[in-house]
Amino acid sequence: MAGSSGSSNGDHKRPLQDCSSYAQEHAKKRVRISTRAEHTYAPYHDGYQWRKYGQKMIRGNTYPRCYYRCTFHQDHGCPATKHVEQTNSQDPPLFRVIYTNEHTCSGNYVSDYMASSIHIQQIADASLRKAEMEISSLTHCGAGHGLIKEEKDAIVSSLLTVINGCDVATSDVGHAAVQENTPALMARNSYEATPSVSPVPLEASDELKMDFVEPLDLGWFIEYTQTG
DNA sequence: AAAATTTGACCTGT
DNA sequence: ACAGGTCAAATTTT
Repeated sequence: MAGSSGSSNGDHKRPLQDCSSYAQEHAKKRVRISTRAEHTYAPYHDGYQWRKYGQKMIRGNTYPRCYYRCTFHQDHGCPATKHVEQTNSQDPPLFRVIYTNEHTCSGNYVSDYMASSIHIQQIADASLRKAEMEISSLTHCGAGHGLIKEEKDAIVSSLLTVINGCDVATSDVGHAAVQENTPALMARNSYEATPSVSPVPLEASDELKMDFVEPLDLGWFIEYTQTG
């Protein structure tokens, strides 16, 4: 909808431009400093602000690859870019993120704490649903696998504690990030749009929360693929 | 209205 | 010719 300012569809062809200048620009941009790959459940919340500039289906991949560059690419000429592709349809889905070039901008970084908190919530969210399913199945198949009622209650209670503690991070940061359109996440994006919980800092003294925080750093398996 | 995303066209390397 | 990466007009969201 929107605009409707005349121009019908079909004519958004880019005018042919001087090939040589185009090539020069690309040549400049290809001065690649470094790349690294990272596998994460939270590809869109890594502490930086990104602007999406393209999406492409990659041969052999089930999911599209999305291309992002630093929000301050224009303002400060920050060369950092990344592309993100979903690698599976698990819950939560795992993503592969390729970072290219380092940030030269300042003021872009949101903080690891905020970014990882969102990350944590995604996983806690999925964990709770898994636990609920498991408990449900145990309940229904009578004999169960040896979990007594107190244990089940403890699991649910712990997960709820974790999630409540992590709700904090969704208050604002998520909106600065790009919208996700990968099918597996679309169904679960609603939590980002509902900053319902008041900001309360995570308490380092809470052992339950810290147990979760520890192994959930943003870089799960960082593979440095290339340098220079 | 401004900012961000979508998406087909375009460019380059292989 | 094909695949991957980028551009930019159109469209959507804030």
